[in-house]
Amino acid sequence: MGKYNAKNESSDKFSLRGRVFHKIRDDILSGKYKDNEELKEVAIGEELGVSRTPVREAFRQLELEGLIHIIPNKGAYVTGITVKDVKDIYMMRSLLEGLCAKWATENITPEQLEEMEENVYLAEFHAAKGHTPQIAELDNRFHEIMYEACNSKMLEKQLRDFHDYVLRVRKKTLSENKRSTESNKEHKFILEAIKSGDPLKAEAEANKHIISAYENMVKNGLHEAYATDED
Amino acid sequence: MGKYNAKNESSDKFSLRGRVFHKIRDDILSGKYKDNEELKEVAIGEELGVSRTPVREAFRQLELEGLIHIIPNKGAYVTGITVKDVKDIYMMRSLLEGLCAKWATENITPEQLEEMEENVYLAEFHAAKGHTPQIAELDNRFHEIMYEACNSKMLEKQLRDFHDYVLRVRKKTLSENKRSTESNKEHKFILEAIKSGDPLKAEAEANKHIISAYENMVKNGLHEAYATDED
DNA sequence: CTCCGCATTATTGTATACAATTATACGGAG
DNA sequence: CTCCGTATAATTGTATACAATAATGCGGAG
Repeated sequence: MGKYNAKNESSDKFSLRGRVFHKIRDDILSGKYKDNEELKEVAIGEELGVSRTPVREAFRQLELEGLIHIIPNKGAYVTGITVKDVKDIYMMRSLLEGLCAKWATENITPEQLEEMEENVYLAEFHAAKGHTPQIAELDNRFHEIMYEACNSKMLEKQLRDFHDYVLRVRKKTLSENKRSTESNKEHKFILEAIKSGDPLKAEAEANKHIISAYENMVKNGLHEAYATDED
Repeated sequence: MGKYNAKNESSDKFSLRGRVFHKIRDDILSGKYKDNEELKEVAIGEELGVSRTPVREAFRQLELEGLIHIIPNKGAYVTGITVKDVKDIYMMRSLLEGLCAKWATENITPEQLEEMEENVYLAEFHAAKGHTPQIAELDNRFHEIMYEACNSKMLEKQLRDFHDYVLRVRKKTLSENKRSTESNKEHKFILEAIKSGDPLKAEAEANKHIISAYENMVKNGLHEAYATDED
């Protein structure tokens, strides 16, 4: 369904480089590495049982993702991620998901529309039954469909990046409370707007959806997960 | 003035890896490498007189930037950039520059505000005299100031990425016609809104500014520079 | 002639070796 | 005791060597 192979690029969880990349990334996002801590190639290589080569390649990617910054001939230092960073990403994402919904309204295919309807319908069912993992999966998939439907490679990539970025935070919060039913109701609003061919309505609904997802998250203890705040 | 060293990360134009990275990137954006063309590590290494190591590291970064995609154990293939991609980026950037202007209104320091006023004033002077390079530099700087003033590391990074991405396109179009005076007028509008503490006005003006920059660009022959379009 | 299978080649993935740069420690001058 | 310079060590940058995987081509069976 997606234009190229699968999900995000560099999702190569099986190559050494991919494993190193994801490992360090998780360790930064989970707070194992503190802000401004220096990452040494050999140390991490030994810890994971690999040589410096894959570690270095992973470093280069992490730098581009903004999670570390590299000073040439000197070292790699973690940039970390604060509570404010997460908030800012949600605000940026809100705008772009709105744009995505707008474009999706104008470009969605019948097949995508059908999958979206099915998605919302199924989510309603699982929400009633309290099937947490299915709900999370459907929630992800709803947004994926929109990303594909907007017909913009650039926007799709950007939103996937954001989505990946906040995924681990969201995973903890969505579920286990009744946010899931609310969330799905908002999905339904977006879907209705798309179906009725109202791009501006779709945009506004998608905007609201992300904002309320964020607000729900802060209510449910974002601060505990990310204690490295600074403001 | 920026929080960390200088401009964008990986701007290490002098290391081998940095040179390879920028070279390939330019070659893709300038159209030297066609869509879906395979990039071979040894070939590029030999062309630039370096070994495979820096080439591979550059590849990993280019993949994350979305300019190539790597199939494990197979090869690296250029993704290219179409006219539609450029348009989409401008639309995304329009929204985020708006957000940036909004936040800048609420967070700008007196020093930044002063530099902004000076910038607009100077640009007016150079525009009248037709000093093209100074105008381009001031235009860049105006946006840089806003990025710094919005007080969001994440948004700043994102906008810098976008800005870098479209820079070579913009460089050709801005200048040489009277867009520069128009552009500076729009900068002035944004500045006025920020000064008067009206975030929504600033947002709207910044939105319009990017859109009109884009519209000007298409009028002045974007299509010739990017003949690899597909729609 | 076509298609399958195996050997060969090419290409990427990883590890290691060497070079260049930067940090550290030690010793002497003042 | 402090400061400076130099020698040493630690760390990153690059090149090369080796391993694993995928593409290519050839030859024979049918």
